[in-house]
Amino acid sequence: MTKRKKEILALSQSVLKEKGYAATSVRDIAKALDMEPASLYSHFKSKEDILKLTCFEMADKFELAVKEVNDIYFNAEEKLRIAIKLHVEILTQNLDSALIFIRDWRNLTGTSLEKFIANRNSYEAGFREIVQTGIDEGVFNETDKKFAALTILSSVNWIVEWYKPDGNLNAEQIAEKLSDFILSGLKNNN
Amino acid sequence: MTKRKKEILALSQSVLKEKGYAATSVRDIAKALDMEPASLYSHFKSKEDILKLTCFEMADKFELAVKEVNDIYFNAEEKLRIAIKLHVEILTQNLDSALIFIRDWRNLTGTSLEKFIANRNSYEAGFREIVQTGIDEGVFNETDKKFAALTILSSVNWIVEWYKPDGNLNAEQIAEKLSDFILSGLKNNN
DNA sequence: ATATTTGCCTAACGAACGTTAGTTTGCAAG
DNA sequence: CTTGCAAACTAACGTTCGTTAGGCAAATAT
Repeated sequence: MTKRKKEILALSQSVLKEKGYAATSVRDIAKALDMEPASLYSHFKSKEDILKLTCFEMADKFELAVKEVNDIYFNAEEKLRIAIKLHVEILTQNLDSALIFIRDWRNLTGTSLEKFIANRNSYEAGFREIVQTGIDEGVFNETDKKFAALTILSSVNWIVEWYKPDGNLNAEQIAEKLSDFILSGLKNNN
Repeated sequence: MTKRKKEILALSQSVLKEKGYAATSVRDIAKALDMEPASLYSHFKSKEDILKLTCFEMADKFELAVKEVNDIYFNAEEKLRIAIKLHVEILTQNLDSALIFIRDWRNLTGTSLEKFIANRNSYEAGFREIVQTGIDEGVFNETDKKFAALTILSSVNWIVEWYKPDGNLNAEQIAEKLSDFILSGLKNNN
C-alpha cells in the first residue's frame, strides 16, 4: 500500500464514519477529498474494497492483540485487564476505522463477510477463554462465559460512541475504569 | 394507525433489520411484502417515515419505562434492576424494531434526528440518576456516573445482537444475569 | 343501491448510484 | 531529454434509487 493510498484510505474513513458506509456515496468521499469520483478507482477496486481494507485492518490488529495476551502467562484477572487495555488502545488509536469496523461490517458481502464473522467469533472465543480461565482459577464467578464475554465486549466496544481524543480520559484510564467495572461491578463491597 | 398499516410496518421492519436502513431499498421492502414499491406510499409518506415511526415507537416505550421506574419508590439497586428488566423486555418483545432503533437512528435527518438525540440523552440521564441515587445511598461505588450509565446501557443494548426468541434464556433471565453482572462484576467475592 | 374510502396497481420521472474507458498531467529514473 | 509510471482527469455507461401521478377494483359506509 503506497503512502498516497494510505492517505486516501484514512481520509475516506473519516468521511465514511460520519453517515456510515451504506449512506455514504463514492461521490461524497471524492468531494471531501477534493477529487473526482473516478479518481478513487486509481487506488481502490471498488467501494467495498475500502470497507474490506478498513475492517480487516482492524481485525488484524485485534488478532495480534489476542496473540499477545495468550503468549504471556498471567492470572485471569491480569489477562483480562491486558486484553481490555489492548482493545481500548486499538479502538482509540484508530477511531475512524474502529467506528466503521464496529458499525458497518455487515455491509461486507460474500467470502469477505464470512471471513470477517469467523475472525470475530475467534476473537470472542479468546475472551471466553479468559473468562473460563478465571472460573477454573476460582477467581471469577461461575457464570455463563458466552454471556460474560459478550457483555464485556459490548461495553468495551461502546467507547467508540463517546470517546473523544481530547477528552479528559485517555485510553489507559478508560481501560482501567472499564476493567474495574467489569471485574467488581457497581455495588459497593463495604 | 390502521391495522393494515401496522402490519405493513412490522413486515417492513423485519426486512429493514436484515441489511440495515440505508442498504435496504424501498423495492427490497416491497418485494418482501409481495407488493409494488409505489403501494407502500399509500401507507407511508416516505422511506424515512418508516424509520421515524420505528425509532420513535421504541423511544416512546423506553420513555414510559423510565416514568414507571421513577414513579415507584425503591432503593437504587432495585430501581436499577427494574430499569434493566423493563429495558430488556422492550428490546426482546420488539426485536426487529429494536435492531433498527439501535443501529439505524443515525439515518434520521433534521428535526427528527435532533428530537431523537434529545430523547436518548434524557433516557441516559435517567440511568445516570439511578446511579447517582445509589452513590448517595452509599450502596454503589463512588464512580463516574456518566461512564457507568453508558457502560450499563451498552451491555444491555447489545443483547439485540445475540438474543433469539427461542433461545434458552428468556427476557427475565437475561435481565437478571445482566443485573447481577453489572452490580457485582465478574470477580468472585469469596 | 349508491357513494366513499381503502389498498393496490401501472407507468414513469429525474436524480443519484457505482463503475469503466480512455486521456492528460507531472514527476522521477534511466 | 526521454521514458515510464502514478495519479489525477473528462465523459459517460447502465442501473437503481425514492417518489409521484393517476387509475381501478374491492370493501365499507350511507
